[in-house]
Amino acid sequence: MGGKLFLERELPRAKHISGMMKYSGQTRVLVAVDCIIFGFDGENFKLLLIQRGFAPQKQKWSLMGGFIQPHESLEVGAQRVLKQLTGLEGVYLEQISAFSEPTRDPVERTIAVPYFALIDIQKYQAQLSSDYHAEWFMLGDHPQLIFDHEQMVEMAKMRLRYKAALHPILFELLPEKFTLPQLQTLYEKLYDTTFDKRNFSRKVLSTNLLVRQKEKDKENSRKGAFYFKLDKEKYYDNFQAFLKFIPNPEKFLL
Amino acid sequence: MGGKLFLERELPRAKHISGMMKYSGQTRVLVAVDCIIFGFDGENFKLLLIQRGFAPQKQKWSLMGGFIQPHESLEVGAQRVLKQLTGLEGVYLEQISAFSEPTRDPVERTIAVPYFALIDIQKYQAQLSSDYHAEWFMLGDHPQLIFDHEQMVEMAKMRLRYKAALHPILFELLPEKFTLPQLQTLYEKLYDTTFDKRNFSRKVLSTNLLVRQKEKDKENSRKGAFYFKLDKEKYYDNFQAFLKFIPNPEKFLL
DNA sequence: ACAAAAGTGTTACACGTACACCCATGG
DNA sequence: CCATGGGTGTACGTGTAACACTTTTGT
Repeated sequence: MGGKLFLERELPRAKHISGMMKYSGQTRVLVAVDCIIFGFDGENFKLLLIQRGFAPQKQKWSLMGGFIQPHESLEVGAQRVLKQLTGLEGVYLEQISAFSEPTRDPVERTIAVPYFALIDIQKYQAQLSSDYHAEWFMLGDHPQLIFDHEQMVEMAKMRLRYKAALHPILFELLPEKFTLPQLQTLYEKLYDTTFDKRNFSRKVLSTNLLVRQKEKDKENSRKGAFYFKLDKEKYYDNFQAFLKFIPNPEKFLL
Repeated sequence: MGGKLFLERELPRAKHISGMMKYSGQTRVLVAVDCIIFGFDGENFKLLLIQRGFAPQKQKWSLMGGFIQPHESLEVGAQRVLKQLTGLEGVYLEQISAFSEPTRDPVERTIAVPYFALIDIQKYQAQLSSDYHAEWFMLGDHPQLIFDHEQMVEMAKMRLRYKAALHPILFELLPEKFTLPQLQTLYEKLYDTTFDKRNFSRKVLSTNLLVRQKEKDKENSRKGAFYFKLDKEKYYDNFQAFLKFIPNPEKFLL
């Protein structure tokens, strides 16, 4: 907000109204945060949905969301909503473009600010389906959603593809220790393709973000696959990227 | 909006209130769009600012903005605001992350959704400084701005750098006909560096987005520099990008 | 003829990609 | 001992970056 521009009759003023300063003559609207919660079960991308608890569309499947409260920012609101459903804090969250069609909520005008969240599905398992009728669905094979939530999911998926091609964020979906084959499967599912494992491991390891552990995961093979952990230091420092149009883009971005 | 989650006492319901359906018990807030308007004068990046016409902070410099109106989306609101100030329509606009600190506007809670705009500074010259006390300032050498507008400018600049490294959007800042040296200066200013002109021209021309004209620009040299125009067809088709983490990223993004 | 900017080509290196075989283990 | 998935190395081609000289023309 700021130096607003209006038709004459709309020129706002800061006025005292019942003791508080307000801008006059303007319409106030509800603002909601909706969370597109992604998980990965080792096999497929998952989406956490809930059954809406109030009218309209009660019982229909929907994204987890909430109206923004008087003393919280959108970011805080999204974290609150996410904690209420999953019990998790400090989750990776990224805001995507607001949805603001005037009639998108039939009850009352509501502007939605969606966030996509990447969570380690294992950390969640515990309180699944307790209070909020929440369920994981396969991404792309989930029930119909209310309002424009389907578009939000689609937009979130595109943004995730985009972002993950440039930044190492998919680790947020994996447990602390993971194997290279797991990581590769994750990338392959997101981009719906397959990669050469030799090239994949070379490229991933060349980032120096991964530290090999002594133990192996023997769940999926006789030989066992080495576990890796993220080097947190480097991870937080190296959120920059790899580009093309600019000679050495890493130098410039973020 | 959507499947919201609330404390018991906050559980919303859709109710009839003076004949209209409303969600009960929720707080409504003002929503503003603010435009970070970028231009390029051939030499430097410019920022279009106005002097705020109403209290508080009347007369202080600020971004052009406006409150969202009942029947318009954010996108439409941003285009409206932009047209009011510049007279331009169909401008390149991109939403950036919302600003929602509860106290960011001292008068009343307002959530701001900023858009950055790229305009051809020449198309604008005409109605400059008429109604709205607007002025172009050098980016990075402009007066102090109200509220959190400075942060918005900073964020917009970062996003522009990011986006322009991947997508050919800087053409939006140039007139219909422009020369390669002009284009190169544009990139050099944005990234605050210099590029090798041979490599730059090869890379730019290899996109096949530019069509060389017969005429030359003789303003800046004896020899003259060929004008180029954008191939609009290809431009609209080729908004995709160039990446690194994924083998052939262009295939996957957007 | 000279100054000032535009235009152009080649080479070296790094990176990305394709590709095939051996290893370790549990049953 | 064999089936299964894990792990590794090389050769080739493409693309990127570094680099210097010639062209044009107004004064």
